[in-house]
Amino acid sequence: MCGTELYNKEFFCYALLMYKHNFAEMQSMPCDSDPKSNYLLAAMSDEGLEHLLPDLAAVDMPLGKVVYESDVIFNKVYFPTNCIISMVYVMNNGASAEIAVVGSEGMAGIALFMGGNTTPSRSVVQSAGHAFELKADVLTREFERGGELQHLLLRFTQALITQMSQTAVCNRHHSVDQQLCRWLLLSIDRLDSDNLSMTQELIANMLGVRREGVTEAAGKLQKLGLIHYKRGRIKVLDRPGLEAQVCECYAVVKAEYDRLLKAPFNRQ
Amino acid sequence: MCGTELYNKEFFCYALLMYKHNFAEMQSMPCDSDPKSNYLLAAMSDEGLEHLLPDLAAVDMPLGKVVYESDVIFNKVYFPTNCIISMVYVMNNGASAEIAVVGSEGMAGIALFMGGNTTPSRSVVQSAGHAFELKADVLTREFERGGELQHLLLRFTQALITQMSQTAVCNRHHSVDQQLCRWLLLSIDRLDSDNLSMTQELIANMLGVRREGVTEAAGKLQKLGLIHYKRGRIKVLDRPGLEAQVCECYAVVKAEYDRLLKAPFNRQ
DNA sequence: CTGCGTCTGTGCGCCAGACAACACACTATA
DNA sequence: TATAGTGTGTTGTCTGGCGCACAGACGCAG
Repeated sequence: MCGTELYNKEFFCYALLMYKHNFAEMQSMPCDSDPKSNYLLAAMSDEGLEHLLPDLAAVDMPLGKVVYESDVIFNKVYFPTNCIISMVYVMNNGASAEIAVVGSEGMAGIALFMGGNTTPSRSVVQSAGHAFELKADVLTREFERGGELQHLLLRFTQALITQMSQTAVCNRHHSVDQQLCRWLLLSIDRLDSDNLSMTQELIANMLGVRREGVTEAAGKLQKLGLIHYKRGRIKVLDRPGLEAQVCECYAVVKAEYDRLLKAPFNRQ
Repeated sequence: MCGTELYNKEFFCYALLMYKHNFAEMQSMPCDSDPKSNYLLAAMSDEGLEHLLPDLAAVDMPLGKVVYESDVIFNKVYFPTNCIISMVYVMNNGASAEIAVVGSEGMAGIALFMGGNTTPSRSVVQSAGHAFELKADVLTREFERGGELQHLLLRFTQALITQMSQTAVCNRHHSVDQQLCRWLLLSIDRLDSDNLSMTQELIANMLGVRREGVTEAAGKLQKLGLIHYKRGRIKVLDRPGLEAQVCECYAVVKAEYDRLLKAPFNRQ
């Protein structure tokens, strides 16, 4: 009915293609090895952070890496510094839809401290970079102590819930054009740059729409001079212009992140 | 672009209409005054529940009651026993979309212990009944003690997250027909009966689709003999039949609720 | 610099669902 | 029993997005 086995095939090629894609990025991306580059880690007191430091390991997050497979128990959590992790649900027929994205403002693996240990959705690296990896049992231990880390993580989780909710609303009511704007803005908020490495095909998979739909929407934005597009490289030229195009969903999510996490994104 | 001021007007009439509607229900619905009728309260140890009991108050939840207004700080949480509370986002233009529903398996007001205190969405009573009301500070106090209540609430929150995620996916990929099936099943799972009191108009508001769309979809289901409805009364006649029609989203959500909350819904 | 694989642009037919307008049916109340 | 209010069924038009097919454009590997 919706989606075809085409999606399936593509999704299997996914990781492979993206890895390949990624090698080009590698050398240009310095390893970000300061835990303070992640908002959650930065927001902790020195004392609190000390409990975690011995177990934090800086790791590469190559494009396409499947961080968590759906319904599979995991034993690591990730605090991105300059990568983006995307939570995606993949349907039986292979069609997919992004549920939320996490960048340097948050953490991947909330199901751990929420008590479920798994989720029906898959998490993949949408934009290559680095993250701090932490063993699950260490995080659980610190979470159970209550206090600042617990509060931070729960507030972040609520922000994430808002993002998911708004995704649902946006999927219901807004056009592909508007959703692309929202997606672009959410993405560049979570990166240090205005450049994204994403083919239209992959964006389409994230948004759960046709590739041609993305081509068309991106074409419009390019004509308006808001972005520049070239074979898997997107550069945002006019951020305020994008914000003028986007639906209210973006602003709602942004405001909640700012409110709950005290403005982790300081760029305009 | 999407929605019209019509929606707005309707939404303002909402509470009023629903209250009126509700008076007819009242006498036929016995006050459910056993805290054990709520899964979360029932799952607690006697000892744990004792901390809450003095502050739990059974309250009426009339159809259409706005439990939480968006972005407004609240000081009560609700444990439904036989009502359904719907979390709805209302857009600037008045169009709306349901994000998740909560019934006797859960609690309304999770933003409290998550640390945000408010959400951008509104919570409305979608099906009249009763709930146990608890003062916010009592819940916060008990939550902060850690232990079983905290774990229960967090697991429930994760189940709710799954519901929201799947709503997003369903909104993206599935037809109105399928979504109506999902909505009906989620609703009757949370009630003791196969009867719902909802006009097609209101269902349309929840799903964020046109009333005519619901008319059409409901007509199909009726022709198939799966439901019977008549001016605001819907009776599910063939539950397995509905389950055969519904998209995978329902099963995913159901499975997660069963897994995380140990099968709070024991009906078939 | 040539060729091939990948990415992007475009055109077409199709359909679900939005929008609009209205007829009819049920129910409560006077 | 008449009437108004509310809920439901129907019809026709229009548009956004899907599926499909293919042409062109880019860029890397040989």
